[in-house]
Amino acid sequence: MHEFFRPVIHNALCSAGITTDKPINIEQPADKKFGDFSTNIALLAAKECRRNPRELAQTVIPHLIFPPDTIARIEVAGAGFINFYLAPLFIMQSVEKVLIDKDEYGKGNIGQGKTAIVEYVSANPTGPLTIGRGRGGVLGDCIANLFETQGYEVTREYYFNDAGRQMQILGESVQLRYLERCGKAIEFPSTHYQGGYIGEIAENIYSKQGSSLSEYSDDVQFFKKEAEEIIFASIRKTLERLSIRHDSFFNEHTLYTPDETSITANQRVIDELRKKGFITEYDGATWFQTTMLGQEKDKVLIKSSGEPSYRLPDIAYHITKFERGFDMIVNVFGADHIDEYPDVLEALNILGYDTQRIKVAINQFVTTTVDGQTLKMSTRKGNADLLDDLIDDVGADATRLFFIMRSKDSHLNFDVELAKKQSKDNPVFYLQYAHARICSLLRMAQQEIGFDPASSSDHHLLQQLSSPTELQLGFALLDYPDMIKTSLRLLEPQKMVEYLHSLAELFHRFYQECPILKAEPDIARARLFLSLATRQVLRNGFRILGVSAPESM
RNA sequence: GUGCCCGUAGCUCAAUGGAUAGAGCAUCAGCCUUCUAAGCUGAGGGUUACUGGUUCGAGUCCAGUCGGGCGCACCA
Repeated sequence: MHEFFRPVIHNALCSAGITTDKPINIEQPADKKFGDFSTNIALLAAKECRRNPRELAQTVIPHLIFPPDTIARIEVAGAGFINFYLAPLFIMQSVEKVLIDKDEYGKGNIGQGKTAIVEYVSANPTGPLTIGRGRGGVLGDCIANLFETQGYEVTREYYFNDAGRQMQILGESVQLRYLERCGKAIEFPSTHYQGGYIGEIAENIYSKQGSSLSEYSDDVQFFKKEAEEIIFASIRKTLERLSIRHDSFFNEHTLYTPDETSITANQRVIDELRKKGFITEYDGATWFQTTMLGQEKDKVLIKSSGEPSYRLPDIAYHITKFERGFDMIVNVFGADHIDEYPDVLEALNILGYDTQRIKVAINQFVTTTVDGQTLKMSTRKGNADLLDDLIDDVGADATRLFFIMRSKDSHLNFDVELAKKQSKDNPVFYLQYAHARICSLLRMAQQEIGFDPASSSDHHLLQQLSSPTELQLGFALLDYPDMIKTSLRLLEPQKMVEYLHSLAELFHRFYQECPILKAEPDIARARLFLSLATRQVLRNGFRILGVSAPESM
């Protein structure tokens, strides 16, 4: 709707002889009595025009030329806001658009012909997925969905490393548990992986190999490989349970592999940064001179052991995203990686890449509450924070929705009891119930009055509807495409949850206040169209969030 | 010490720099012989942690203070 208002206001300013470089903001007043939309342009422009904002607004109004039957009323209010009231007819005609566009309703084309890469999860295969990773996974998946609604061709990527030090420790951990299983006395270092799954992997190896590997060896390759396969399979299975998928798995190791000019991607980064004068060597290591950029310390790129630190392949990895030609590059990760990306961005800037294309979505941590008790997350202790356990407990829909129903910048308090509740306290049920209720209503409509709005094209009947409740519901449906755009711009699926919750609420009120099947025939049909349109928007929204839309409950 | 996030109703959380700061839960009071009551309506509940600043206007932006979280490795 912003694009509906903006040109009209722009033209009005011109023809009223008002010149301003202030942006034309279109907002939705919190209180409907201030209109469906409003603009503060008169307030912003008042100073440079040296005129009173209210008087300025009055001057503009006669020049606002809208298409017929779209705007019912325009008025100046408050300090100088111009408030717009949509015509009821226009609102209901917008609802017809939902019925025509169906699954396509709400989609846009700002990403048409463009590509985006969204990277998320990216956990190394050292253990099962934790709840914290789950939040990032769902967030990333929803963000990818949001990009797709705008026409972007999206690649969902998982970046992992099966070659580093952590994987070495994993291999050693499994080997030790295996040796223990073979009856050898071992000492298990506290630096190694404590989780019970290590023992399970060792047991699995023992059942296949017996004691044939019980001679201790420095080479843990076999154990590492076994562990990696089993763990990766389990990670993918967990993600699948949440309908989180990836198109591409990028192995960090390829960045260590020489290309046709027998040089590695990592080495190229060093060479290029050195040309720009940002590489120095001391203490036997190779450093990125971030002190030249105002940071306190330089950052190690190649350790004195000769191995790259994680920063170097990270930079090289991001270069591949540019080289692969993505127009939009989105990284989703947890707050524990907060210090990681500024260095990467600095390096990319120095190397001449357009870092404006990179967007970073950082999600804060998750705590779970059981019986009102907050549990502290710890990877080392027990498995209380395993994502699989949570899904077992509350189901995939609740897991997904709870992860994104708070702003990603907020710490998430996951109330496990609430997520299992089957009442309106539980937002999952509240939303799904609205959908199921509409499905039931439509079934009843077939039976009772023999009318199926989905197979009728008498959409114009909607124009009879004019009660405040009906108009509010209609307005919410009209607002849906803007909601998606806002949600995408902020990389914040939580906005969608809020929107859908208020949509469900408006529908429940409508259902309560307006008799549908018992109304006179044309009104009944109109209300069924409105219900069908609501169901459509709920479905479309659920699809973005990855929540199922039950036909009955 | 330092970088990032947070501090809003008893609790969990909203509020593109806008108008009287909103929902849900909990509390209290109503609504089913009638399309799913897994629902709806209403009431009470606030010095937006604190102090300054920026401006027509600040929960929002800036500075500082106080509290909480996450990082701050030649680990990823």
